Amino acid sequence: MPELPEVETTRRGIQPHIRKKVVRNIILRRKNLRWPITPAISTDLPGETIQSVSRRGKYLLLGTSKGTLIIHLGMSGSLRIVEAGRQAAKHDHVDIVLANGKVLRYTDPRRFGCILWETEPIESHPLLASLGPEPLGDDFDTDYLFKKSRTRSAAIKTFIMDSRVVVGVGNIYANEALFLAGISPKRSAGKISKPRYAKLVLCITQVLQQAIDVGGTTLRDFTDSNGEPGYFAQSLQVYGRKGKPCHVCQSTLKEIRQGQRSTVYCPKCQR
DNA sequence: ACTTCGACCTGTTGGC
DNA sequence: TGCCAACAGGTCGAAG
Repeated sequence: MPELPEVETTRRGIQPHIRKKVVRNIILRRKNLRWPITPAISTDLPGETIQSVSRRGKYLLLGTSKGTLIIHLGMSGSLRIVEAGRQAAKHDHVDIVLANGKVLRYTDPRRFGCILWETEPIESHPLLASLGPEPLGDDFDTDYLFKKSRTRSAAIKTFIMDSRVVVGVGNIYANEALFLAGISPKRSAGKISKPRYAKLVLCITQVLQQAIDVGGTTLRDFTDSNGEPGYFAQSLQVYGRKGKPCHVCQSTLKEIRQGQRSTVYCPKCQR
């Protein structure tokens, strides 16, 4: 489910249904996700109005006058708008019931996600404090990435997936961006030239923006119960294509493991 | 300051 | 066909 484009798609999908709406009550069907779900949400949230629906990296932030609800979807999480009273399925762990009869429902089979309530200034929250810039924001540019990379010996793929470097570049788009930029995923981050970083920055922004744009079409039927995306699958160049021919040079795409994540690349196009 | 790796979970897939 | 190991869109936090 959640690469940055999907989280952003989720944000855009739920925002019109929950912003400026009043929370009636919370239904907790399970106490823990990755961490305990802050118990205080059951008493603090009812009566509050959701004022903002924003995103930092892959964290969704629901702002109220009392505090901020931090939601992460982990590997398998999703958020849906359903009608109040709708039967909950196996992995529907939390319902945020609104006064208007709608419910924001959190589902997460693997429970790698989290739901945390923060009443202190949100920027200083430990999970958010050391995050790098947004890939689609102004702070993410060639100079930044080049400078940041100079002291790093890690492979470029690992480097761009590090949330302290830049947020939101998950495994799929790290693979895709490196292919588009023609950079070998194994190359050491500190040994890549500035012009190549310029290209990489462009490719990262482009691939993420494109995916968000396509996600926009999924947006319309977001409230449908059966949300199968697969909308970006068509445009994937390397991810999930191990052993298949490169779309550019027909060479066989190779797969390796980097930091227990699979990397697929074209040995000829990526150097 | 940086890198590596185990851990957290369930559902699906691929190889035998 | 069936079983089991390996793997899956993330990322924290401990240890080196």
